[in-house]
Amino acid sequence: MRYAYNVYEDRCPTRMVLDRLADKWALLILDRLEDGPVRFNHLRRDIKGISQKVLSQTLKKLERDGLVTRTVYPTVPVTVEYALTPLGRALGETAAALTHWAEHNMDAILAAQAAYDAALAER
Amino acid sequence: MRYAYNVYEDRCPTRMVLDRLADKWALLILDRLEDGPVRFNHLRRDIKGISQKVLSQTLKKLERDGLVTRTVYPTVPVTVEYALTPLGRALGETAAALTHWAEHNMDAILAAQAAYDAALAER
DNA sequence: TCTCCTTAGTATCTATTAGAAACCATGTTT
DNA sequence: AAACATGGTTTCTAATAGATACTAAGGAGA
Repeated sequence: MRYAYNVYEDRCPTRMVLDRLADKWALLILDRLEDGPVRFNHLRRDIKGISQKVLSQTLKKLERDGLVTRTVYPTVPVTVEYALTPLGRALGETAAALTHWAEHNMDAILAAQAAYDAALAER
Repeated sequence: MRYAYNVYEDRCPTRMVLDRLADKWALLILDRLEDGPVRFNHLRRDIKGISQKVLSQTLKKLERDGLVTRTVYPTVPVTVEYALTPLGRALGETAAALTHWAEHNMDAILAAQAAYDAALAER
């Protein structure tokens, strides 16, 4: 074992983290924050399809994990800015790798799915 | 836009893929298969805490996406071997990056969580 | 003034899913 | 005959995801 933790172990704290990061919305948020701070409703509009509740919940979890910061500006109406911490920035790159991999290899996956479904239907 | 797909768009097929990959169990399976083919029950024993149902379902999805192959050997009892495809191998590296990041940065995250919870309790 | 718009959320309800546990078929070993 | 191995499927329940509606505080327009 190279680290003090082992993600294959049940009850290892890394499992909690993996569970948190292995979340579509969390990855999209981390990815989106890579270019700098973004406000709540801006995130909501950019990440198409996310609901306010889920965005709020996910940001809260990411903040608790020390991956994003939440800064409130006493403007009217109040604006709240979310930004990556150094820890979050490191992870954001990995998140970006995943999302970009999906964009890049989409055609191959769609082809594989079509082939799989065709083989199933033929049997 | 650098690719034909954009993961920020609702209804973009990459969203389906991201949803698939943003799954704790899928990432652990891809990670575990990096060193070569592994049998069903072997996976089940190595990835602590996964149920047979979820393992079976997740493998089926990964196979449909063209990320793993399923090979049946007519031994008694039958053995079934799962392996990464070239496409899956590329993704496995990213999956490994995520799981290893979790193992490596666990202490920082636990500290952040403790600080967050302490600040909450104090308010 | 009254209504609508913005901000950033919370509350509530339902439909889907995740997970636990039991079951299945086939065949070998004890 | 009973127990164990293989690789699953079935069933049930508890937790979660997502949609929708609501909140509060203030600015702008009619």
